Amino acid sequence: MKVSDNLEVAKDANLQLNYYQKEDQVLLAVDCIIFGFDKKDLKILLIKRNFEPEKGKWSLIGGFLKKNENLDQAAVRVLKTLTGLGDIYMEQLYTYSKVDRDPGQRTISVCYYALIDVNAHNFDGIQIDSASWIELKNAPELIFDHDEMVQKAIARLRRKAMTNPIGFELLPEKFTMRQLQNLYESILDKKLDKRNFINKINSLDVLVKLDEKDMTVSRKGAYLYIFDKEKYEKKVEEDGFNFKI
Amino acid sequence: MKVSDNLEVAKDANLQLNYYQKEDQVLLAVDCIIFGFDKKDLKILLIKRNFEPEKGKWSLIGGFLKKNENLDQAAVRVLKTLTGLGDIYMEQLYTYSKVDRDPGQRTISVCYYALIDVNAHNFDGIQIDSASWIELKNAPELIFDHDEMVQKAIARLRRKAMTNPIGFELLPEKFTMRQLQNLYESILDKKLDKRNFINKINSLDVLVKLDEKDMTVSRKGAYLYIFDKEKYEKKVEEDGFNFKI
DNA sequence: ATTTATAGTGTTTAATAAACACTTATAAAA
DNA sequence: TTTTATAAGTGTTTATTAAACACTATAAAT
Repeated sequence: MKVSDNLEVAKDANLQLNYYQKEDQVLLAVDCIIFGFDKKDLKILLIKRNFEPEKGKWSLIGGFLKKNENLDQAAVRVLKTLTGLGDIYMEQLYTYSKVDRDPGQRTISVCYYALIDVNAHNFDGIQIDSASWIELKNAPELIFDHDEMVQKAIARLRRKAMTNPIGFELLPEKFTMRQLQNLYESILDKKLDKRNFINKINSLDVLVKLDEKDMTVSRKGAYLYIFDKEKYEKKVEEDGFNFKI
Repeated sequence: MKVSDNLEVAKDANLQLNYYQKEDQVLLAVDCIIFGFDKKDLKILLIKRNFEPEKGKWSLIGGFLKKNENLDQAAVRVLKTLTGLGDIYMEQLYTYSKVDRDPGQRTISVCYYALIDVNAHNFDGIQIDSASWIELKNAPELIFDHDEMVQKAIARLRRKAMTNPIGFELLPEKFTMRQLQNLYESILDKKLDKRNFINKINSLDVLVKLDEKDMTVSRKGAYLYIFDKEKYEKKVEEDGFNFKI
């Protein structure tokens, strides 16, 4: 069949779906990789399945796209349902479509990732009691192609971290330089030089140093900072933000 | 409904799809942005629709995912059907899902982009006579959200061009330095300094200079080069290829 | 007063990027 | 055969950015 024929039938608003097209309809799942930063460690939110198939195995959270919503909305809904939280940074990652990726039925999964500050929110709204924050380094094997999804999400997060100050989303409102550096070290999975890091961050000119100190981390205490969101967004517009760590 | 309920029903291999899930099934389209490089210009392959809706308007090529194939295969099939060509570099870009993006029916579109050397292949195999190579700069308005797709594809291509020697795919086997520079200038949409460009390319050490000259471009003629694919792939493995223009 | 733990702070060197202009080879024209 | 026209080819200097490197400061606890 020529592509044009296919399009011709399918996209004519006046035609009902014919048999072949109904045949080709599929369920679209949305799976979410939820990254959380907790003081020193980068974690992901996983659930232990209490249902078949793959009962007892670990998996990402997910749901199905509904007729009346787009994928972004579906991802937000899934996250809201699980964590009770809205207003979270989310971004579409990739769409997975191996024919037998879900042995139960043909499902295509559009994968999203989210960034969240584990400590800034309480998770009373959490709906699935089998959900846990797991350190990335110790993450168990996941069902289906979820491991592949996580790997791709980490790669994306890393790239993102090299060009955008993503700390906004993963850190509490007030944070120390050490926390910010810990975040980047977690994401990039390597040690950074403290002085070079601070010099680089300061040269960006998007942080505001407060008079306040976090006295829990050391005798001396560490100054707290906040992001200057306005400056940041202005910079993004102007020069696309060239932020290389 | 809780996410877990949804998953529980949906992913049980022993259950048929229930009514609600059948309701939520959608058609998955694949749309392709096919970039071609033709001597000096970056082009995309578009078709003029000879069917409703939006008859007479320009559009990307596309088709629908079938039950027995994955998305990569669908994209390859669509490209093959249109151009008669296989073995083309393709990459998934993004999935578009606005509820009313296609006024005819609910369709989610997974977008791919391909890179191709316009001159190295003849398009006798082309199946749609309304398909044309259009210079990116002069591209007409496209149907649905296809303009958005093209914009995203250009952004991706640009990022890719900054970190990978994509010339492999877009140039003929033998090419001149000027052609390579033209390619990068087209993609990045800016003039580059000839000497700096050549210095940078040579420092990568992935080209082989031939004894042969292309005499059609000037009185003096210009030396032809080929990519050293082995060296290139070794470099990719070793240091991830840090190629910044 | 001493100890202790982490915060805070600059400079030097190396690497990379950017700016910059003249000569050369050849075919075509005179 | 000489001249002319055209794009190819070729290095150096300067500016910017990245990387390497070690000591002092502060405040709480003892």
